[in-house]
Amino acid sequence: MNVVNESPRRKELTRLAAQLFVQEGFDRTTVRMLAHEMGIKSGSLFHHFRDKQEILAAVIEEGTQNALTIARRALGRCDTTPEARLHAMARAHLETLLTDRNAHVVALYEWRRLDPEARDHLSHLRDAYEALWEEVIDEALDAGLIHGDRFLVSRFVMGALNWTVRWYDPEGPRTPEELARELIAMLTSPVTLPSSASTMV
Amino acid sequence: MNVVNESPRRKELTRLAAQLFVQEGFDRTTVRMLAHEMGIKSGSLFHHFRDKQEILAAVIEEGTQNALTIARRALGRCDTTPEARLHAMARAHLETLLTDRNAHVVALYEWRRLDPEARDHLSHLRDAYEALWEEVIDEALDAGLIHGDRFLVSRFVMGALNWTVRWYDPEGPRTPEELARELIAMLTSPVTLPSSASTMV
DNA sequence: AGGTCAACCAAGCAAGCGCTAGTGTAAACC
DNA sequence: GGTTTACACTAGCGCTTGCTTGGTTGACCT
Repeated sequence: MNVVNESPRRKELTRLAAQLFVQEGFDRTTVRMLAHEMGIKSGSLFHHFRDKQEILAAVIEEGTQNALTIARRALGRCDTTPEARLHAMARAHLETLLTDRNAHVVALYEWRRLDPEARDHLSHLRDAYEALWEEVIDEALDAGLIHGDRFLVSRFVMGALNWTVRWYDPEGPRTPEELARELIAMLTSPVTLPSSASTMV
Repeated sequence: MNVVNESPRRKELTRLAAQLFVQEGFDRTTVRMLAHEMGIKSGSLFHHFRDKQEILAAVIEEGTQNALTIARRALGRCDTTPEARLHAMARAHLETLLTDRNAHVVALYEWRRLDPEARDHLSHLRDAYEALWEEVIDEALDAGLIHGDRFLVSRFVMGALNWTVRWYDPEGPRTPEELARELIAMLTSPVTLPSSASTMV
């Protein structure tokens, strides 16, 4: 039982587990199903992970880590105006749905299945991500780009964005870029957006 | 096995089941746990429900039915202006979280555990509720109260509202009335809201 | 050639699962 | 007064669950 390392094999197994967790839900996914999907027997699975819980934690950690990386990179390379930063964050958020959708769905839906230790560890990661959002929203509020109660606005925005995993179709006509623009347009008053694309196909 | 009737006993059992499903999740909630919570033995449970699935369906049906009733009543007694109707819907939505929170959390999180027949039946109920929302949003769009793509706006709004089950505290300082006002204020441009309460405690 | 080690397997244990069968009982009905 | 009905019980069947145990394999190092 090596358990803790970050072998490439383990990463691949984590990716497969995320897919199954989304299809079936964590509780309905048996270790036998996981092993089968990975092309090994159920006993061998416990060579890579201490227990089923650890697989769940690995899936969520991977996804959140990636989201954090992508968001930071997006903020690093965009303009410094509040509107550009807001847009960059929204777009980055939606782009992770393209690349790491399974992991994010698991993080949103199966969070409560984590045991207390794992939840504690991972909530720090998630808090770091949400802190990025609140920073950007604060800037937009200060600049008068959007208006309202700080706490409520960030909750509403996070809700609108996180809800996208339930309906957004990456194969569909809308790009993350377009979705992000539309969300920002909805939040900001029309006069501050000279190039509003209010009707799109 | 009477199974299908709508006895008051069954309603009470459904309410208790909703609570357990929220605490533990549907899959982790055993029929023995349900029976214990209801003060009976596990065998007796199947006198009231055909199987575990039917309990889940009953919980979700009850919650959605109530939401629909409350929303319709709210629309029936408010002003006919688009803004008033938008506000009434948002407030009604948040008020059901006070009265039927458990059922709604179950509906949002355990929907996929329903078998195909139940899902088909209940999706009609849910569609009826969402149709109310889209109607009200359409009116607001036509009146120029909010702006943007019809499909996206309604998804974003539903997301912001449904996400409230994850953070809204009925014991906290904010009333559903205040939350609804703040959401509408965020969506509509500030010039169209003469009495804007942008900073509240 | 001998040793190390990650990766895998076969077999199975103890516990728990949803659900059924058959029975008891008190109130309601004809 | 006999029958029906609603509701509860006991006992347990057949199956699946997460996880353990003890052992094998083959690539790599010295």
